[in-house]
Amino acid sequence: MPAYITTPIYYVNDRPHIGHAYTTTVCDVWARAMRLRGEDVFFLTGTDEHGVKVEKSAAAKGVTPQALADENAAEFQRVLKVFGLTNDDFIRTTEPRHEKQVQHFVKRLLDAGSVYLGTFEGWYDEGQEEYYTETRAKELDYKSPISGRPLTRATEQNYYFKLSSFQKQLEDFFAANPDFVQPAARRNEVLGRLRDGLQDVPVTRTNFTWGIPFPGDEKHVIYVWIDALFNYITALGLGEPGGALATERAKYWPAAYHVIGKEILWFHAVIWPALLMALELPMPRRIHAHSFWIADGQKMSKSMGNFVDLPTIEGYFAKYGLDAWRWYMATQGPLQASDSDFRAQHFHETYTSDLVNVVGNCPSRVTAMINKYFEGKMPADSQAGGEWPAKCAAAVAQWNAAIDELDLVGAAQAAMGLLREVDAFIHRTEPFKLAKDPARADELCSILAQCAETVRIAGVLLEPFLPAKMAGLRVALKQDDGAPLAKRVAWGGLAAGTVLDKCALFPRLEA
RNA sequence: GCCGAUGUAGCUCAGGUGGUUAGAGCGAGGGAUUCAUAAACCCUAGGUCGGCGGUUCGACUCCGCCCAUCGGCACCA
Repeated sequence: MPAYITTPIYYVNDRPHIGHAYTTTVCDVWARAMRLRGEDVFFLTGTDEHGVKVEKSAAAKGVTPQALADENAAEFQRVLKVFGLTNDDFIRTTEPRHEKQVQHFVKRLLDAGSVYLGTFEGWYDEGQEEYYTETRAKELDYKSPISGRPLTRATEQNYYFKLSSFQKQLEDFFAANPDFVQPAARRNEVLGRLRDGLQDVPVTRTNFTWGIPFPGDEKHVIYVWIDALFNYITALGLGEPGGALATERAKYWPAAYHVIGKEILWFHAVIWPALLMALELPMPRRIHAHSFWIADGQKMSKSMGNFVDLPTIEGYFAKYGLDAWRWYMATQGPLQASDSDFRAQHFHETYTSDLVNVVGNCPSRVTAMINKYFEGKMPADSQAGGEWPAKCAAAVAQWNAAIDELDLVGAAQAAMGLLREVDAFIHRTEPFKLAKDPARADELCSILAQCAETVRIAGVLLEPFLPAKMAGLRVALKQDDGAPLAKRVAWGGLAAGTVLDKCALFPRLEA
């Protein structure tokens, strides 16, 4: 079954930071988990490269907007590699394939009567060349915050999208699909605002030129937001039915899971579905809006200078490794409705209590005993697993249910639970004491075989989170990673006699 | 300003259609043990459940007001 996972496309005017890293890492864990189940996953990320900010930044640097976009997009792509992310494509909104299709879609909206030419009137700052909302203008006492000169009343012709005409259709859609927006708190925000009523939204601008020209009226540029949203379907070639891209990728729509930050919820939960309705395209499956990282209890901001930026993140890679970073992002991050605090000490404690003490130590003690008592050879289990096959099957079921819901914490806990049970089992049965009593050798064999096999299965479930370290575990257990999940988590994958290497996956580190 | 959410142990959070001793994980302290990365295991949390007022025999759980934090308020990418 196809599945399509997307991040927002990142604005090239920014430098990569924890926000980008987080969303993309969450998507990567999810994509790897689905692939592990044998699903046909397409994972997309990319960059949003148009707009007045890019135009201005480029002018300030004395380069063309395209040159600036090229440079920053290359940086984002480089970073994806450093993070080991497994996106299947990287879309840029300045690529011809995207621009052409956006024009096609906008033309269709125009032909369908969903886009019309209208007049916008508002408070205009001549120095800044921008409009302010009534509320904002009032706050500013109708004066420019930069020059102090009075704002003027100005009008502008723009093309508008008839968002208002989709009110009923959207309400019906939300009623019929209560899980469309996740988490529930975010859905309620959307519903609340929907109740206030919808106004039409402009989809073009005329005060800058760095954008996709509006088809048939080229002094208008397609507004960046509209341009950006379409990336989700231009990457699949839906704007060129029958084209090469569509032939290969059209199957991924509408199996779309859009993972976004909460600041862009409105565009994804309301405007985007309405655009799709206007184009008579099916709705994506889900919008998941996560919250933000804060730093040491403080909101991250440029003025505070407390952004967890790329050099900081690379410092964590150097000390703890890439997998530890993924683990912290996936299990401690703000995937639900509230923000998460990023603290160095918390990172360290999570590393030690989860990865060193459990994921590292449990396989270590099991493989060490098998090496000590059986020269590393996987013992035969005369009990055929005892209670363990059922325990593992239950954990796999729990893991699958969690992955379905993008509940990364739940999926991680399902796997960790098995390892904690193995630890408890060793404590209870004391194989290290049985090893001293030759009369109980058969019992000892069963216990250690059951532990090793459960460790192997837990390791499979942890692969999406800890791909490099779990590859290391596979090597120690003489496993390969080819088979589909159902086969790999079936009891009995470790044949008796297989030589298991002692392994120590996560070194203990000083804080 | 308007709309909405949240505020429970040092930290992160569960929970209860109102009723004897308010829960988990992490951290901290102690114990026991040794297969293991001084790890796993056991015990220990005396928290005005944000504040004030109200309803009630009784509220942390209901109501009102207030305070704090967060999100949204449409062209912001």
